[in-house]
Amino acid sequence: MNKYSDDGVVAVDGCTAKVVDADRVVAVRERMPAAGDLADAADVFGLLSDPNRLRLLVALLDGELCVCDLAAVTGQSESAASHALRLLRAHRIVVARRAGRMAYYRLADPHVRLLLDVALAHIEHTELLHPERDGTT
Amino acid sequence: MNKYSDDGVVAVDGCTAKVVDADRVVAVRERMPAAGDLADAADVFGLLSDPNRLRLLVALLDGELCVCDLAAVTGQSESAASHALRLLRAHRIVVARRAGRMAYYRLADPHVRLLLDVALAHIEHTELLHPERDGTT
DNA sequence: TGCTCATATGAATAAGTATTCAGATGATGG
DNA sequence: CCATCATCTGAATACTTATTCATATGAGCA
Repeated sequence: MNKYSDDGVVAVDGCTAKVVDADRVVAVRERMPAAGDLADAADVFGLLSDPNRLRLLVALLDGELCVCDLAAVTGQSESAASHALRLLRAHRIVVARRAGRMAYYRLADPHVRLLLDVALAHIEHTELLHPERDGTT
Repeated sequence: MNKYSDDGVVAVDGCTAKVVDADRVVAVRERMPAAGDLADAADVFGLLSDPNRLRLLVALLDGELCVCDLAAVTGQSESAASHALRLLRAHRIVVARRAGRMAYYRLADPHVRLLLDVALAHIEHTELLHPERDGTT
């Protein structure tokens, strides 16, 4: 016999709600990271959720590049690239090095690098299984 | 001496643009995954970019749960949870098993599971370094 | 059959986000 | 200094996305 029985009611934020497996609900909720941490993680994923930003970050995987080269590689306007880089910079995912009027950006967040590696590995892997008809660019 | 010289101009989609390091631009662009693959990857990240969806997926990491329990664990209305689950289901990230009037959802995408593991590991890791003042829920 | 419950859906609103253009900044070279 | 160039910024528009409420579906049970 437990503190809570199945098919019961569990306190949430002082409010209550019906649940089927009360024990699991309590257990899972205990393992759940803090709201702030989850929000941060969601933010990071959000920064990776735009194809243009993703292209920028992939381009930066093997070294720094200036804004105009990044724009050329990712096929967007320099203004658009700059906006995107600003966002990434604000989140410390990328840092800029100024050299005269040029700005060289580099990937500065190891966790993001890891996520990118995982994503690229997955792309390559599924590409081997079911090759897409090529629209490489 | 190369086909392209630095500080030059490179053809992009028939159009041209100024670049600083033409060789790197060409090299990086060749490594860039196909647009469709990148869009898919961005979509996946996008699905992980909402705190409520993230909570749902984290809750499902160690086994299936019914909608009402998921709603309870993640602290959202059952309607909201159902909407979110529908999105995840549409992308095959999650699958539903029906048992009478209940619907049990489980995580069905190993790649997403991996991304979640990476994110959670990162959370725990940084939590050790600089513990946040606790707002666990 | 008719009621209740778990889940699903639709439509509407509200909130967030990308993209673009025009112009600002600040370095460089003549 | 003046003109040019790379980058940055702000503001406006157009999109996408979340959230909510009302209602639909369809199973179980009396």
